[in-house]
Amino acid sequence: MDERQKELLKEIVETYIKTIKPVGSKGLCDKFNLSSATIRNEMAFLEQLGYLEKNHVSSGRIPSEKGYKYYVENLMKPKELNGEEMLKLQTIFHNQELQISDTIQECMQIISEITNYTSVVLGKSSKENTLRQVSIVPIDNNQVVALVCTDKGIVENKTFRIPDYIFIDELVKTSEIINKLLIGTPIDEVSERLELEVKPIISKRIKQYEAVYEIFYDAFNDFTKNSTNIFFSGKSNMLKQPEYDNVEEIKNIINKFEDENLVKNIESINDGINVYIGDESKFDSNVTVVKTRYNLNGEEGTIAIVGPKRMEYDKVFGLLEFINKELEKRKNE
Amino acid sequence: MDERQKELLKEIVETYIKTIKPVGSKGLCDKFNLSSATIRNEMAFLEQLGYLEKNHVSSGRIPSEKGYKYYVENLMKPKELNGEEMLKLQTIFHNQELQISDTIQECMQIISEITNYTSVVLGKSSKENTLRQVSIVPIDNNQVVALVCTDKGIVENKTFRIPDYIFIDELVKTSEIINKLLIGTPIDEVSERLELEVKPIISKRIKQYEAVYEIFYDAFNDFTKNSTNIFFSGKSNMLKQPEYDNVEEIKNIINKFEDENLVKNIESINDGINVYIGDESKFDSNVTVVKTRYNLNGEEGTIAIVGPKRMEYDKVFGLLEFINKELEKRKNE
DNA sequence: ATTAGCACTGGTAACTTTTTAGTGCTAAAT
DNA sequence: ATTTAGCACTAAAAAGTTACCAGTGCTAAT
Repeated sequence: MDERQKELLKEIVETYIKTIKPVGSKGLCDKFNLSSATIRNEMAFLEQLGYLEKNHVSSGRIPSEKGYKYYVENLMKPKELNGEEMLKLQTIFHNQELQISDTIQECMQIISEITNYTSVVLGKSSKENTLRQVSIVPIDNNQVVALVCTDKGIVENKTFRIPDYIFIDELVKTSEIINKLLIGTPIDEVSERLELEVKPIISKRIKQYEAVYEIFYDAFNDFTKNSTNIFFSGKSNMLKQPEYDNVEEIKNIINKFEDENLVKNIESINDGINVYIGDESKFDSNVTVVKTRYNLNGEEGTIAIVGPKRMEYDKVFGLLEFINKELEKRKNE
Repeated sequence: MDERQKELLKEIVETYIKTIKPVGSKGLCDKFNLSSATIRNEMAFLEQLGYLEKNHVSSGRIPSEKGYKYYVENLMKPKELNGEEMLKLQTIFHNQELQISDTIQECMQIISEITNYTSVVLGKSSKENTLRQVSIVPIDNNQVVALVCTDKGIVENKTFRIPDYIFIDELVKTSEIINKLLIGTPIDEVSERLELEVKPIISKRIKQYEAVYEIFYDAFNDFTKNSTNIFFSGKSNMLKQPEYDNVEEIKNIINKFEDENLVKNIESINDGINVYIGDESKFDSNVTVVKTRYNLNGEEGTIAIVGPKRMEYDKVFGLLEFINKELEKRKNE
C-alpha cells in the first residue's frame, strides 16, 4: 500500500463512519483531485487486499473488519476532547469526597453522554481481593449482620436469622478466629480454608459449631457469587444507532446485553486500550468493544465502551486516553 | 347482554388472546351452531356496547379495553397451575433457609418462566421502614463502615474514608447517641431529626462535629436513595410477544422499562390482585400490568407481572392467587 | 499512469393489480 | 321474531411492473 492508498482507505473509513452509506468513487474525486475511474482502480486494489468490501456488484465500498483494524492501528489519530468534556471528567476524578464506586458510575454516565454509545464497567472481581476483616453486628436476639471486607475496600453484608440455640458471642468468637487465621486469603479461597482450618478449631470450642460454620460459609459464598459487578450506562444509546433499524438486530443485541456471561467476558487483564471489532467483540458482527483497565485507589476493574463497528474510533480513543491519564494523575496525588 | 352474548364475548377475547388475529364471524359458527350472519349481528351489538373494536370497516373484531376488563371481571375463570408449577413454587416458599430477598427473586424467575411475561418486584419501600439501629464498624485507621438497619430487616452499608482529624470513637459515640434518640423514626425522617436533634448534642461533645455529622447524614441519605429496590426478571420475554414486531414499539417499551419513575409507579398499597389494562398500565396501550402485594416475614413489596394486553389472564390470575395462598400459609407456619 | 465513455447490475421506490378475509344489509326461510 | 343465504363492498396485504439511481468494471484514448 502506498501513501495515496492509505490516505484513500482512511478517507473511506471515515466517511463511512459519518454517513453509514457505502462510499462510491465519485464522491472522493474532489478530495483527491483524481477522476472517479482512478479511484475505482485504487478501490479495487484495496478490496483485493481485503480492506474493503462491497454489498453487491454495483454498490460503493464499505470497510471490512480488517479495514477497520488497519485504520485503528495505523491511520487513526485519537481526537482530543473539547474543553467542556475535559472539565466534566476532571471534576469527577478529583472530587475526593466521592466514594470510588460513585466516581466510576458518574464517569460512565459522562462517557455514554459524550460518545453516545453504551458504557459498561466490570468491577470488584473477587479474584484479586483478599480478606481484610469479617465482623458480626448483632441486631437483635434473632438476627445478626455478617460484614465481609476486603483489602480493596469492598464490603458486603448479609443478614441472618439465628436459631435460639446459637449465641451471638459464639458467632463473634468465631469471627475473631477467622480474622486471626484467614486475613490476607484470596476471597475465593476463604470457603475452602474455612472448612479445613477453622472448622476443626471451632468444633472444639463451640457447641453448635455446624450451624455456626454454615452461617459464615454462606456469608463468604454470597460474596463470591456477587463478585463481578456489572454496571451499564446508556444502554439505549445502542438502539439509537441507525444499524439497529430492524427488529431482529435489536432483539439480538438486547439479549446479548442481558447475558451476564457474555458481558463478564469483556473483562481483560491487559494494560492499555484494547479494541475488539465486529465478530471479535463476541456481541455481534456490527459491534465494537473498546476497553481499558482502571485502578482507582486500589479498586480495580474494566471500563468498556460498546458501540457500532462504525464507531468514532478517534473520539473514543481520545476519551479513554484522557481517562487513563487522569487516573494516573490521581494515583500520584 | 344475554347469556349468548356473554359467551360470544368470552370466546372472542380468548381466541384473540390465542391467535392475535382479529376474530371473524365465520370461525365462530361451529362453536355456536349459528350462521356467520347471526354472529355478525351479535358482534355488531357487542361493538355498540363498546366491548369490541374493528381495525377497519372490513376486518374482524378485537376486544376493546372495556372488553378485556369485562372479561377479567366477569367472564374469566382463574386457571389452576399444573402440578409441576405448583411444586416449584412451593419448594421455594417453604424453604426457610433462603433469605427473604432470595425467595422473592427465585419466585420472580419462576413466574416469568411459566407465564412467559416479565415480572417485576418492588420492595423495601423506605416509607414504612423505621430505624432499628446504626452501627459503625472500623476497618482500619482511615476507613469505617456505617451500617443502617431497619425494623423490617433491611440492612445497607456504606464505606467512608475518614480524615485524620476524626477519631473513630467519636463516630461510635455519635452512633450511640443516634441509637438512643432516633430508633423507631421512619427512615425518611431520620436526616431531618439528625439535624434538629442530634447535631446540637454532638456539637457540644465532639470537636469536628460538622464532619462527623456529614458522614451520618450521607449514610442515611444513601439509604433513602436506594430505598425502592426494583428487580426485573424475564425482561426480554416482552420482546418475544408478537406485538413487538416493529422497531418503534420495541424501543418504546425498552425505554419505559428503564424509566425508574414509571416502574416505581406500579407500587400499590391495595390488597388483593389489581389489573391495569392498556393505557391504565402507564407503560403503553398494548401492555397490561397485574400486581399484588406481598408480605414475607415482615418484608413487604409488590409483585407485578407485565405482559401484553392480550395476556393469558386466567393463567396469570391463577398463578398470583396461588402465590398469595402460599404466602398466607407461610405466615401461619 | 490517468481518464472518458459505455454497458451492465442490484437495490429502491412508486404505482398497479390481484387476492383475501372480512363486513353490513336486504330479502327470504324457519 | 329469529335466523340465514346472498351479494355488494371494503381495506389491507401480497405480488407484479416499471423506472430510476448510484454505483461498478472494462476498454480504448489521452
